[in-house]
Amino acid sequence: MRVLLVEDTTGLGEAVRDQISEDGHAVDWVQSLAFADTSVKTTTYNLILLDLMLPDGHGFDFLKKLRARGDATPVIILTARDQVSDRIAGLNAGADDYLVKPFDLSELSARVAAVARRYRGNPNPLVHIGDLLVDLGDHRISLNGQPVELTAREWALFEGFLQRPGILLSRSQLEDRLYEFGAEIESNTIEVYISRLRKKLGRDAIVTVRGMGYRLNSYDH
Amino acid sequence: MRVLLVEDTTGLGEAVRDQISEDGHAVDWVQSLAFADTSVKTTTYNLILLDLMLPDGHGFDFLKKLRARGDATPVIILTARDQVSDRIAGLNAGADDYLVKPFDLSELSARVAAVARRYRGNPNPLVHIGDLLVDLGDHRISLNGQPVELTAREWALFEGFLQRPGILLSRSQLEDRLYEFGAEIESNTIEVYISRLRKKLGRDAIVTVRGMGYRLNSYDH
DNA sequence: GCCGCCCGTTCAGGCCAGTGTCAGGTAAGA
DNA sequence: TCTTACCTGACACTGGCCTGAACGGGCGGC
Repeated sequence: MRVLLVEDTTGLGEAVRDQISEDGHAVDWVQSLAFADTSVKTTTYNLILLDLMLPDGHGFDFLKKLRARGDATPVIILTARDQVSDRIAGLNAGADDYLVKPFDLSELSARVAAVARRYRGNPNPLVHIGDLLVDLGDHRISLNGQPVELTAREWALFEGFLQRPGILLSRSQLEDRLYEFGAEIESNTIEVYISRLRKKLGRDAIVTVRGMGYRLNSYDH
Repeated sequence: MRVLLVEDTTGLGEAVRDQISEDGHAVDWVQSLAFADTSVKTTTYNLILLDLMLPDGHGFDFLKKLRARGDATPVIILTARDQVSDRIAGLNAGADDYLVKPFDLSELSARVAAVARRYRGNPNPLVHIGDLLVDLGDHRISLNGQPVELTAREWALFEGFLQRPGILLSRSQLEDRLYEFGAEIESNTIEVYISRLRKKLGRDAIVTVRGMGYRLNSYDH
């Protein structure tokens, strides 16, 4: 598993990192919400360990933004406070579990293992592409947190672009995704679908390469 | 896979080289940034293992230059330091993963295998020609890291030169790339396209051989 | 069945980037 | 010097591309 640890206390951070690492998981340790934000946008994690009191804000804000974007990565909150109200607020904000400091490292291991067990096998791969967040497993897309509904044909086309951001797909390659291999099509169906995808995913999501085809724009729009 | 190992410590370098080699990958081992630079310009790698502290500079500089050129080859950083700030800086500079020394060779294998898995299937061939970086599959070109857009006709011409850098192409050979074989053309279309290519790819990218034709300049401009 | 809705497809009109041509200027060679 | 080959800015035209709209089939609800 790949775990993101968001924790600004040096000693505790090291201890947690070492423990998780010893349990056989890859750990990325960041010490502020800003870095956490960058990390989740560039990497896909199976678990996030989130401290609440951080130098540049409250963990809840990060968590809410994460969920608002449609990111369902499990989150375990680490906090010194054992206020019942805080626990409720945390779970309401979208946390999956809770650890109250000081906690035993073996308890940490147990909770992480629980998440690992729950998500083993098929953690739906989430892909960030610019402003888009794509769940390859159940064909769900959100644009800046707003869920986007694609029809079957639209998804079939869009999926082709996901193989690698920026990949160039020719018209015939796109047609092969919609129809029998090699089917000749003379109408402008592809153009119409590209147009509809742009309307749903953002005008700049797909770039036209005149005379050659189309490519997904991998940068923020 | 073809792996470039940039590491100046003899013992570690040998160990890593042997391990990767044992895993069934081809390894090129260089011990300085200068050699690394030459290597990536002449060969296309699937993975680069990059030490940070090197005799002739810091690995980050190499990494940044690589990315600035538009080269997306996956890079795993090897370093003795386990500073979070370094890891963040590394990932920000464009690294894909991180290994902190001393690391277990089995962990190295695992990370390399992960990269192999992630990138299997669609390694578009990248070609370096002087300051140009060309992605043959996606028809993408960057000049000193700046992406360059070519039209269909421009690409068709340029592609001819790529088959062998430095090869001399006559006017009629170039015409055959744009039109039906043998089509007679009396205007100066070729000259115009050469001019347009030069404007986009650099004045010295294409050399005129008076009375004979043109050839691509394979050296830095 | 009949209706309503959604999706896939086609069509038509408008727009604009790409293309090819020319003309005047520049560089190379004798 | 002159001649020839090459360079390049400018411009009109064309065909590729975009998209609103309409058509028709499939499917579920009643």
